Amino acid sequence: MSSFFLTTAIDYVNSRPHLGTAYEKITADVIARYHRLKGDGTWFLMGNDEHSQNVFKRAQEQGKDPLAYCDEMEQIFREVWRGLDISFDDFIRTTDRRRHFPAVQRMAQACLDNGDIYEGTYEGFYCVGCEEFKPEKDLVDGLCPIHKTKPEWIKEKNWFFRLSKYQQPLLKFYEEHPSFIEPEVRRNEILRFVEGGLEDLSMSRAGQSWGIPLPFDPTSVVYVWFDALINYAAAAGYGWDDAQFARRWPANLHIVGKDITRFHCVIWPAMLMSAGLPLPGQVFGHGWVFFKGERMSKTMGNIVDPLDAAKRFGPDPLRLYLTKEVVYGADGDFTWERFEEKYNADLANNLGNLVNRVAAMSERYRQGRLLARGGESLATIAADATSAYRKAMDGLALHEGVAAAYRLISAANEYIAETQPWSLAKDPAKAEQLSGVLYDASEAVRIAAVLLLPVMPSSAAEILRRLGDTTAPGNLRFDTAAAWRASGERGILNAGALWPRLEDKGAITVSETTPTAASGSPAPAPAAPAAPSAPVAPPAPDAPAIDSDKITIDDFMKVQLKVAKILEASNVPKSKKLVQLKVDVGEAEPRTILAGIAESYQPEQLVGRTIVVVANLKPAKLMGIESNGMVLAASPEGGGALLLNAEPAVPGTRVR
RNA sequence: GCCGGAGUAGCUCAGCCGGUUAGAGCGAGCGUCUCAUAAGCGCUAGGUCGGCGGUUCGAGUCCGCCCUCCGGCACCA
Repeated sequence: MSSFFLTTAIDYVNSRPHLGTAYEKITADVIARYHRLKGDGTWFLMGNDEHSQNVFKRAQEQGKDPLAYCDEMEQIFREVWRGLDISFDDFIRTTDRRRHFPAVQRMAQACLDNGDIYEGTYEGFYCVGCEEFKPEKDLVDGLCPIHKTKPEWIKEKNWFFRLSKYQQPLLKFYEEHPSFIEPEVRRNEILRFVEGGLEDLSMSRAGQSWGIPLPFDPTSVVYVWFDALINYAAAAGYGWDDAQFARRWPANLHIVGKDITRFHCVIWPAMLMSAGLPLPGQVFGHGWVFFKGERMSKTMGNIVDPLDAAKRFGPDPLRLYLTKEVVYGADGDFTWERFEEKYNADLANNLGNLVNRVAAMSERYRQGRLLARGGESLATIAADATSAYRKAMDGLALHEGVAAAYRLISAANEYIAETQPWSLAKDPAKAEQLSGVLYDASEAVRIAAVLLLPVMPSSAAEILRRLGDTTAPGNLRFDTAAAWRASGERGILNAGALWPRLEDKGAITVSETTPTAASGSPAPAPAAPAAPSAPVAPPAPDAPAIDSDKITIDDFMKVQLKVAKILEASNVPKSKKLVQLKVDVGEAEPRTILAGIAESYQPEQLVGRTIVVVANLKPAKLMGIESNGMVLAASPEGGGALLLNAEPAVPGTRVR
């Protein structure tokens, strides 16, 4: 028996998980369950990332102790994961003092001992707004690019990780382990990034309490990225249980979003090299699941709560949709319309109906008793599907694995149409043939259910139960379970529709803006019998405290907004986003302002428009041109810009 | 701008090292069985395979240029 240790990224606990977060966990869970089915000693790790200043702030805003806040969030996360049938074996939090603290401290010490952590008196620009140091190259005209404030020059004791030292070792490692980074797109990105040279990284913060103290400098805490990555080793036992760690480490697979592959493919391996530890087998950077083609975001109000689907149908239809419809590694799209379509086609019409008709005929013609036989055409198709499935799943082509299972389901439906058991039943001379046909059909369904076990655990188990397989799903082993059974007798249970069809187009109506609100629509279908017994009823989480983000009228008045008329506009050479504007702000001389709207507007569309600008912004230089102000534009999440129209106000007019 | 990836039927996508009438699933239309959840099964879809040029006996499939989209980096004040 081989072992398989896989992880997902640990999540920030700023808000409850949305569909995108759930997608990562669901696919990882499918992989984990697949390995368990194969008989691998599987260890599936998840967790929360809590030592972030944002978390600390969010807790303060709500007047809570940060740890208490994290405790609450953990319950919310676990609730969602339970609702989606995520079968993690371990859940670690970075505030875990028993496991995570010693691991982080051990690793920091190990890196130090290896000469890869050094002290620097960080003399640098510190932006109070960001609560972080700003590299000089990120400053624009000496100002924080985000807060437009002048960062303070701070001299702080700071520890650095010698990442630069690992450029060559990393490149060598990538070369020797071509499948370390998947999919290939991500690999190419990382290769180019590392080839471009690596800089040392600050890995500590001074004078903070929210974090893990450095063993060799208790006045500093470990910076979040260094802290967070170590969770994988911490859960395995690093720093607190060497025997367990030796058994479990290294991880076979890190499942992460494509946005953080760099951390996992560059920094994390470098840290492990420094600490003298084996490197993980593979990092897989999955894509995003969009909603109606757009990135989900709170500001867009298009967050899909994964539990909205799970509450109605159980987690399985959603799990199936996400693994079958999205090419694993690429971006995908979720819409309720599509979800409903797939639900009807894949579950109600094909699999569910198939189970039903096989069970109904078995009951009617054979009182639910079927005798095994060798099988004919279907046995061959099942064998093909099984090997295609296995190959796909081993290569993390989850969508192809599911497709293979569905080929078998289709074949079974076709087989029934061809053999026409109902006709055979009319002729007593064909009794034996009828028995064989029914058995073959049931056997094909049984094998398909085995293949779908990782994707739809409870539904597949329910199908197996109806087909008379009394083995506990956890005890099934792929090699024997997915093989055609040529002997024995089985009792078939006819127990009604697993997935009732959704009849009305648009039957699923879900509030998109208030993810936790109960939908007022009549429930289109009862929850599948195979759904977990405990319906998920997430507690309403505390609304994010927005109040403390509010500013006073005085704050606002610091910003001088003025009406301006665009006199000239031209694209900035060699720039994709910048447009150079000459605007009349009611002053003696027109101003030059740069705006990042070149992707949305042609210069000629701009001339003559009356817009709103920030008039008292400090000048900044961009692409060698000085900009004296900023134009206001709506910037949708998906990109682009929409200038605010100030027609017909006169240039120079104050806006407030 | 640089570096990657992609542009194939209404939708989502397969098409390996170039080779007969370019495929699948979903949706739609038509037909049909009746065991089944008005499900299943069969047939139909006439798509300039982004555009132009080239290599070749022959190109979605290779080469060049162009257009569009996506991602990464560099300027989104």
